[in-house]
Amino acid sequence: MHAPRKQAAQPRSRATQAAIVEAAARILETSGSAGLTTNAIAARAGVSIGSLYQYFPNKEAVLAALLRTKRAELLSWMRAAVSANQEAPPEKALQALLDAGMRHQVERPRLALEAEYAGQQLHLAEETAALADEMAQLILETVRRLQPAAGLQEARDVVAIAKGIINAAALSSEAGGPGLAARVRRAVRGYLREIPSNSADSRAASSSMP
Amino acid sequence: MHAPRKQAAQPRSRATQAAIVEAAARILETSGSAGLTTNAIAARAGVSIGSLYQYFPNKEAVLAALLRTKRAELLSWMRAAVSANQEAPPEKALQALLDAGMRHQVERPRLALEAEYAGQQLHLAEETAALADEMAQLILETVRRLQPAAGLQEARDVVAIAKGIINAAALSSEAGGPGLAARVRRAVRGYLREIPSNSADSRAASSSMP
DNA sequence: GTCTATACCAAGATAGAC
DNA sequence: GTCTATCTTGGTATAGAC
Repeated sequence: MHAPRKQAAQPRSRATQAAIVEAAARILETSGSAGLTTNAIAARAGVSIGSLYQYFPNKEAVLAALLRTKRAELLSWMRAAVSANQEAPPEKALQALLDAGMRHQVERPRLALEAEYAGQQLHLAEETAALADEMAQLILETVRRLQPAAGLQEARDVVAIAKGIINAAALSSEAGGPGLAARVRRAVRGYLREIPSNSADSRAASSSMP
Repeated sequence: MHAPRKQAAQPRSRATQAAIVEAAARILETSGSAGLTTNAIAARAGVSIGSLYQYFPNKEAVLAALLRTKRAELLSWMRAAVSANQEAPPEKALQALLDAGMRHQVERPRLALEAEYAGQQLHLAEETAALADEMAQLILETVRRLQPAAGLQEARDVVAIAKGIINAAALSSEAGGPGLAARVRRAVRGYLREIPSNSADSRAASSSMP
């Protein structure tokens, strides 16, 4: 389910598929999920409705493909940030991670918002949970260098805090400049500093492999 | 636009209207905005589709009424929290405010999420901005007692941080127990502590009436 | 493999009986 | 004032021509 109809070995098919997915993204940005109709997607992509259904079995599959693309992109940015800062001071490593997240939300803020919501109606719960876990693990690595008492829950909270501030900015159509970045950094730093050394979630983290 | 068709002076009309709005809320909770159809609302409310249109000019009006109800509720809780803690120590006052917000999101987490999103498609930008402002002002009063350097932007960030953590909890269907409350408190405290005394947003706050 | 035309259906909204 | 029946629209998906 939610899988492309065929795996597009040919470069031309691949391009058409990508055009359809990108068209869906553009529509989400301009009209929200209400405007995301198969007709609109096909029109924006410059193909006919029939062609769309040659590549995707239904509307949900297009949306799922879009989500997977964006998520893979974010994850790869975050991984790059971590491995580029293995030797760097932890403050710099954390900053790089936050920058990756900001970049994701700030480049296309409306899309990030709409895609996240639209994804809820899709039955992608497992994938979503897996992504959240992977992100949390990635962040935990870095965060522990700053605050050894941090656990998985704290890592997830760091994501939630950053998302909260960035989403609020997007909703009030505030630009994502250095001011926003500074506030996110302050929020995360402050939170990490408040973690008690006997955090309940350090236990949760170490018991994650029973 | 988005106004009820008549103002229901009669108590029976008032009750019917409320039933329709509550039905919409229940549908949002169980099926999300995709399931929010006029037919479904009428059926849940135990009235016919014709009756629904007697009270509301269209679907959006029902949703708008729901949003206004929930927002008014939250705002009144927050106001109560502030005035009940005028004399209390600032830590307690802040806690009461956070509790009000938590109560709003935790009692009906899915509803809070769905309503917030669905409201975006409604042309209620002015009301939404006004609400955000009022909430920020309310919080600023209390926050300034803890951190005099705080400005409007910081007050808004406090809301965003709390929302971020609570929403993430709701999305992973985590219960809203004391653990969650503690994490929100830590995040907010930590953020407030990080505010530099020459914050750019203290300026923004004082220049809000030019 | 891509198009046009269309079948089918669900949802919003209204008309008119009672 | 509330109901049932219905009109209308627009969106998903398919069939069949080229």
